Amino acid sequence: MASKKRDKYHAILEGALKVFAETGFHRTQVSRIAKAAGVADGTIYLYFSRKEDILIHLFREKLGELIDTINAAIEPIENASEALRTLVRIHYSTFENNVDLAYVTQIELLQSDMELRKEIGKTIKPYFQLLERLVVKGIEQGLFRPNLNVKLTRLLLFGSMNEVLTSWLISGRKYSLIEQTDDTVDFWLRGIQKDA
Amino acid sequence: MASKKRDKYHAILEGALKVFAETGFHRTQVSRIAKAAGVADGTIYLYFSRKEDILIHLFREKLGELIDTINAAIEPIENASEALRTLVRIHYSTFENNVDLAYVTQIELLQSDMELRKEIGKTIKPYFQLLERLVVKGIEQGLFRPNLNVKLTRLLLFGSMNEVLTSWLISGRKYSLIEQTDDTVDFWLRGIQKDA
Amino acid sequence: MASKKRDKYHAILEGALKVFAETGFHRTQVSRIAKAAGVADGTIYLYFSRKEDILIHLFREKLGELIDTINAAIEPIENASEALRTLVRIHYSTFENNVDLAYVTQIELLQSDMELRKEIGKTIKPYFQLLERLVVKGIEQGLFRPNLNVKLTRLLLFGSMNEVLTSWLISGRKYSLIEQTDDTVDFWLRGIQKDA
Amino acid sequence: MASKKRDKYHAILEGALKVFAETGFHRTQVSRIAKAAGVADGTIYLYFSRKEDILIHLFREKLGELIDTINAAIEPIENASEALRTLVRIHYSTFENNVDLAYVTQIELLQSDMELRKEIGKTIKPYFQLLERLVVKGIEQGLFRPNLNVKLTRLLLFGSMNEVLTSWLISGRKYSLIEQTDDTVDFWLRGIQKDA
DNA sequence: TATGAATGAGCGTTCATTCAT
DNA sequence: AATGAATGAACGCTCATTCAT
Repeated sequence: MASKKRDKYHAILEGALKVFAETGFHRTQVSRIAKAAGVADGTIYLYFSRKEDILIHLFREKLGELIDTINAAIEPIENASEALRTLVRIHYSTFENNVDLAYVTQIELLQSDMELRKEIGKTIKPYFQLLERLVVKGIEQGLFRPNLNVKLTRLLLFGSMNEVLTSWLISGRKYSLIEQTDDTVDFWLRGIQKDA
Repeated sequence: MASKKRDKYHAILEGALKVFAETGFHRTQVSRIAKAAGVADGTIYLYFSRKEDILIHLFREKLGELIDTINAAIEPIENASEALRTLVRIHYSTFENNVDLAYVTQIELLQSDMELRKEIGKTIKPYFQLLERLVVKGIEQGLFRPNLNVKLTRLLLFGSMNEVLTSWLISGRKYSLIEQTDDTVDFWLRGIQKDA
Repeated sequence: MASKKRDKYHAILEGALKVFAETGFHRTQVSRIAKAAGVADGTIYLYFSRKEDILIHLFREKLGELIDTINAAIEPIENASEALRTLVRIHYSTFENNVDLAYVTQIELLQSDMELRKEIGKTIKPYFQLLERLVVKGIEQGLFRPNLNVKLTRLLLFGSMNEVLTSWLISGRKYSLIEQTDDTVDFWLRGIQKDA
Repeated sequence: MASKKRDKYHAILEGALKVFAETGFHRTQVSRIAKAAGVADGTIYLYFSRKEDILIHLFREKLGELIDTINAAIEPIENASEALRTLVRIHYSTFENNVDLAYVTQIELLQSDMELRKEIGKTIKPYFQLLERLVVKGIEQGLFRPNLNVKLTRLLLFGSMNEVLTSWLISGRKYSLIEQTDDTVDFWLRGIQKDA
């Protein structure tokens, strides 16, 4: 029973991911999500309070998975620089392998109402904290400059990586995203490394 | 009077900037723009073909000014690194001094339909070209690494700067944006500079 | 319930008939039809694709009934002349007893866009065919002139009957329409009868 | 000066005739009439009080000409039957030679609001009186049945002729309208002639 | 739980008409 | 008389959400 409930919940989320990617959040009708999920329109409101709520849960679910994956991969890695490299690799490969998710997060989610964005902010916070922790760790390891503004550095890192992803999407995914990993990380590390 | 005609055009643009910043593009009613501009609803359609057209023109106008300003300031600067620093400073100060514009460009514009986004892409292209030109110049001057992927570098630079701006906005502008210039540029330059 | 569904469909049609007759098609707001039908505005679009669609269905439904009634009444009548008399009698009495319908068909329907008119043309065709069949039958029975142009004759018959109806409406229905039956049919029959 | 004033008045009327025939009254924008007439939008309102007024004047002008032409042609004709034949011939040929006018009178004019229709009724009255006078004359000449209901007869005659014209238009004018004259008049005369 | 018919608020856009020049 | 920029009322239709079954 509980699993059945979960079933519909996830079916709606997956249906939404698909149609959001196709049509965009604003232009997607709730009835199209229902159809894609194989449920009735009204059923959606048994699991989500409003249309935006679907987007929030979708983001929470998917970003949660990404963060978990990265955390698991990074844990055994001592070196902060190497950890950052792993983070970028997983980030790029996740989205290269799930284009629908990439569209929704880059084109629809990061591009929503201030209100919605704040809600999403809560979800992405663990990602930011992860990044900040790695920066701090690198400083402590004597790898990165000790006078780095940690919060600003996190913004610079995340923003640059994010722009590469968005540009790859918008330009039609004509090249391999994951192959941009090394250049991205080189730029990052040079930008924050301690002077020789 | 040609000037009078221009007057209404700009009045509508300024009115739109204000209400878009307040309410967001999608939630803004055309009648509210009209009221803010001091014209009748129908008048708007003498100058713009549809609601989205206002956003496109607004972006074109404002981004055009920003690019012109940067270009003028950069022209006499020989050194590519210094030019980049000037670019960031003007970028940050422009938006810090025009919060409405910052909201519209960061929260509404970069966050719109793929269709609209493509239209906007045309406008932002000169900015991207400017960035790329400075990177190439720096390479030629022996300042930046010669093996830089110029396009990817542009993405990394623009994305990181942009995230700093967006975060500043979302967090409620509790600190000075322009003061982030040096840290931003330091990160940039270290990231792309030639090894000593 | 299928019957319930039918209920709303017909309620909307009857509501539309009433307000179209009062206000005219173009000047009728969809919300007024909804109110007259006792449904919400949006409900109308569950049964009809657009405002014009209501008019088309209304015409189809009502004209279909009229043709059915006439066909049923005529079937047992051998003599083509008598059949024509019955046709006119039913035509006049139907509209005299349903003034709203008369208004809509004469003032609104026959008086619409070419586009709409073509759609309506499909519906009225069976009526025209019925008339033509009676003319042919009369010729075969030796009652009507054998050299009649059947299609032209149908136009002459229909046009004259129709003008009597329209004039009766416009002049304010100050006399009995059904009492015009004999004079109308006399004119018809003399016009098409075989010379003695 | 007076002629110049008349010039614009007629230019507007001719422009309106053209665009009404093309687009239909309801769908025609006043600005399109202005363009077709070579005047400014506002100028139209110096000559006509509202859009409908143009239609009324157009009808008045053109129908007046038709009636004048028919009257002039009929005057020397003694025999009422022959006069009716002439009337139909001129009616048909006028519209066959001026398709725009035919469209506007048949598809747009006769198909307008009750209100507008009443206004138009005043204009068409002389035509109806002309028809009625010819019927009376035929009775007096011993050609037509003395017990004819003159008003009803006029409706039957006008309605049948009119339907032939309308049908010719709607069907795409694939045959000669004027060649329908004799069949039309034969039907008429047989319908109203005195028994031998 | 699940359904899906029903709801009705909400809005971009058109265009006949006005009026300052 | 003539212009045409400006006006603003008017409305068909959509679609997120509700609720009776």
